[in-house]
Amino acid sequence: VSPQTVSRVINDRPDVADETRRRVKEVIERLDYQPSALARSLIQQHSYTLGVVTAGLKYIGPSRTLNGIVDRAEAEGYTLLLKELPRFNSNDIKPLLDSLLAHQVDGIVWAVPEVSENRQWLTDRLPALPVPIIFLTMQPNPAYSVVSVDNQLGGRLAVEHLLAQGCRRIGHISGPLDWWEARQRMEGWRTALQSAGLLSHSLDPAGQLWTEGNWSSASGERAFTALLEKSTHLDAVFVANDQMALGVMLAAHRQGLRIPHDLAVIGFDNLPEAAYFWPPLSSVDQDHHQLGRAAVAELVRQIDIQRSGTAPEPASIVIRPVLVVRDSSSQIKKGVLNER
Amino acid sequence: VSPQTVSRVINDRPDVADETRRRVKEVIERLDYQPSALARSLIQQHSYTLGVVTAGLKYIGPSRTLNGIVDRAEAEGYTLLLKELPRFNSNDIKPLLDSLLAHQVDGIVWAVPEVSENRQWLTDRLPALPVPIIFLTMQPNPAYSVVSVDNQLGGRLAVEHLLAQGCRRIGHISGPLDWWEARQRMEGWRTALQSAGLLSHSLDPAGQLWTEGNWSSASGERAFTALLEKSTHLDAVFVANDQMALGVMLAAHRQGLRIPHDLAVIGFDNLPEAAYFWPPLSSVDQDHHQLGRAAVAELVRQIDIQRSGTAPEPASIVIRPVLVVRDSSSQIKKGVLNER
DNA sequence: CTGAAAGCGCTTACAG
DNA sequence: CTGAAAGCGCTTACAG
Repeated sequence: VSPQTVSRVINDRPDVADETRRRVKEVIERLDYQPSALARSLIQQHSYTLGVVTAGLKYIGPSRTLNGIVDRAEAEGYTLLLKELPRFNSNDIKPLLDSLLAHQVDGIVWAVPEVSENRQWLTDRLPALPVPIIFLTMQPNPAYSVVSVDNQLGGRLAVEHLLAQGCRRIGHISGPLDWWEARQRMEGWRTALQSAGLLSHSLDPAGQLWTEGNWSSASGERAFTALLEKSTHLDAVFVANDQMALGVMLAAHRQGLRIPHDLAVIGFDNLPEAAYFWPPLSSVDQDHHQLGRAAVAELVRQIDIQRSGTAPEPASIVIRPVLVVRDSSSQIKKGVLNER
Repeated sequence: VSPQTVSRVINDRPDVADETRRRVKEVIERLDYQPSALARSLIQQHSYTLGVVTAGLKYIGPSRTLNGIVDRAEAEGYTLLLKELPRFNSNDIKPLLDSLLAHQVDGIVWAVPEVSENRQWLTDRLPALPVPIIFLTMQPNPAYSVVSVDNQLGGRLAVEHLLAQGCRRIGHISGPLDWWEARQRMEGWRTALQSAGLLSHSLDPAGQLWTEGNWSSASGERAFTALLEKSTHLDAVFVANDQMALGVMLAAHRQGLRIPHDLAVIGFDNLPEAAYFWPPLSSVDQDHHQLGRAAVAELVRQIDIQRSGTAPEPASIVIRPVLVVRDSSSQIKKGVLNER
């Protein structure tokens, strides 16, 4: 039998005699033969491969996002090429991007959060990019395809809940402000306080209700100690992630503060462990897994469109976070609070 | 200029005139040309690509291991193809393996822990595998290349520390016993107790000192409650991971038990958050990142050997865990303990 | 319904 | 030092 007949059988083409097809299939089975994906990609100019660029894989957020990307990619029949940026704010993306393109990926998922100047390369490189690319976790922009969580909404949900619980002096421990996500969560905190008439100055100018952390538990502990020094009568704190909130609670325990009676605490991310912190931590849940899945779904859609000849329109997808209330912020005795 | 001259320039061959080399380089630069990795792999029969099979990417352990794999692979100049098993105990690895081989990977890292029968395929498939493969987290075996942490040692370290603190009734909450790691940690607990003459029966036959969890915090909480019901005078518990230990501590708080005075607790994994639990949790540290790096280093070594014509010898690498002591198990008032 | 020819984008001998 | 020829393992027209 000739090679192209085998090719026809493998690709389920109709123009093969049943008998031939049967015989070829039998031999394929017996030899455990499988076609070279490489040769196939080369000739078809279609690799069924997606490039994924990630950063901070040692943290749980990026891993869960990657998990969503992998799941959806396998469901769509795509194989993943994985690359990692050495630092979140790296702008040295040329070797990475070149390597992915050399492997003829059909599309790219840029699963690196927007931090300081790490989107600068976009202006230079994006116009010449031969394949669709989706960005995760950055400011939506009509020029690109972006999938993000509404972090500002998350911050608002947290603070509005605290207000409903009777809290009035609500502090904030933010992530590093060169992170877009950190700025958005802080903005949510600010707007909620302003709407309630509890933040008269436009930006808490003395910074009395706010301190900056670096996402780690250690920084949360430090930031809370600093916050207590400059701010009195604090009755609640919205912390920009669960790890820092854990550090805050440890510091509060050591100060003899009771949570939530003396101090209500809300985190962000809703780690699986948050429900087992002491006390169980209220948190804004963001679905990293869905973020990854949505990105791949949109990317594959754009690849198909591009392959059919038309240029795909950029799309922005925003995922709404949800507040999960636990002991650290509920059943506060309001009377006690009002006395203070 | 002819294609093969360009090829020579790109591959830094000596036999090109300096002037020609300069001109070619300039054009490459100007056109931002990059050779197709696909075509190259096809002709060289060497893809500089590694297949990675992982499972449970939504958990922090597998992610950190993957992080180590990625870091080392990039340092060695290899690109990664990432696949995920749908379940830890999946034995349906044929499509996965076939896909990796179709992409002509030069080697495979099997970063899936040994769970129930998920190594059965080895006997059938391994002999015919055309590329080296390294297994992570399984029982070392002279027939394969394996990189593992010494989980049994970890269990012993934890229990010996508790004994040194004066604890005598030391319980264990294990992971699911179809996991090799769970069995090893339990075995470490048992041998340490036996050496101290504190476990007369070979296996705590009534199971009075032991309960099985499923790694989650929720299961830790349940398991501890069950353990308290059947076992009195418990003064310490060695828990097979930090998440379950968190659940144990929550249940202990709710029962009014003081940690470590009434109950000492030690976990396993040493999550970054463990130092900020309440109280800060003692834990056996296993370096997932190093596990991943070591696996890739060994794999690349074997690829080079195979390429030079000889068949590589299987190698077993064992990484020693380290106990990190924190408040949850230290400065126990021995007098108080002895009274009970 | 089946096979001979050409080509995807490279690299490896082999000539000159 | 440089180029013409052959081939990696496939698929896509084109003949028959």
